[in-house]
Amino acid sequence: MNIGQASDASGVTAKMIRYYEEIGLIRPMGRSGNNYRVYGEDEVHILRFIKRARSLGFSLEETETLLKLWQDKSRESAAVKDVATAHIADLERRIAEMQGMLKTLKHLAHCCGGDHRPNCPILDDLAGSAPGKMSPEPKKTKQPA
Amino acid sequence: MNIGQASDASGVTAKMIRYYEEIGLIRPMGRSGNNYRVYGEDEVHILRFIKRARSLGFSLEETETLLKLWQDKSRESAAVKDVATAHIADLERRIAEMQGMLKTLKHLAHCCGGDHRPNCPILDDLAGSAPGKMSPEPKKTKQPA
DNA sequence: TGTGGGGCTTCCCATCATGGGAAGGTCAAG
DNA sequence: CTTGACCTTCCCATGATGGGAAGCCCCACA
Repeated sequence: MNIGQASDASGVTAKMIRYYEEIGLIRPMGRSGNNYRVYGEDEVHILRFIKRARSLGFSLEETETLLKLWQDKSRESAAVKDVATAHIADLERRIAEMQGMLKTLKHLAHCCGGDHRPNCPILDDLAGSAPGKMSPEPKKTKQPA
Repeated sequence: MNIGQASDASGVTAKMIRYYEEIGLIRPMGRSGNNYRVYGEDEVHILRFIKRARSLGFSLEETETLLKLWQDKSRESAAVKDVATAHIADLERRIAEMQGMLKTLKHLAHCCGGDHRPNCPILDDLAGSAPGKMSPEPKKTKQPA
């Protein structure tokens, strides 16, 4: 199987397959006489594993860990669960962050007329809010001339 | 005011202030005799605007649009609301996507013993799921020798 | 046997927003 | 004069992916 077939069979683009090989996520493939990479069912299975992990939001680094655990028949499922749990926490944090933005934006959009007049509470909010840091500690900054 | 002061006053790092100038988000600042950038209250206000827009998840491109609308006193609030509404939709889409991942992961984690045994439904899912594309159309691929 | 076209190779660049750090100029205080 | 904090520009890295060029390889068809 050439890289194109492996791509079709796994759903991972040829570009990405080569990249995964380059960064060491998958082993360098054997080459046929014409210098084409040669794939078998095992490799396609691995690529599908990667594809699925990515679709669940695991980073390539996490995916690598999971891949090694998958191939380690003597793994402890606790190790896998730890990776998943950490990722769950990360997803929850990011979702909460975005929901915070969403809530604010929806409120602002609700308050905005959205008409021909220039008056706009959205811009008022962007313009008038507090800076990132109000001044927790004056920060011994040197005043220039 | 030098860039450090502007940074402290706006919450935008000096690095980012220079970058924003480089990509044309903010105008090149005047320089003092020593070639240092010089900032006033107006610039700090603009930087705070950018900071706030970024904290609400607007891209720099969207932020640029909002900044221009802010400075255009004859804007129509509908234009602002359009940008916000599109961003809201984008946030909702991304949140939904992550919630989908979350739901699946929580289920898998729940089903995983997380103990010393190797048996793990999380890995089973990653290994056994369908590929990205099952075969909607066989895709006239040429079979190599 | 020649040609066309598709697949494969490598290599470089772009994205998006940000940070890190080096090398060197400037300035004020001690 | 030294020290140290500040500023300058320039280059590189991140994470995961796509785009595209230049150049082989090989098969099918005329």
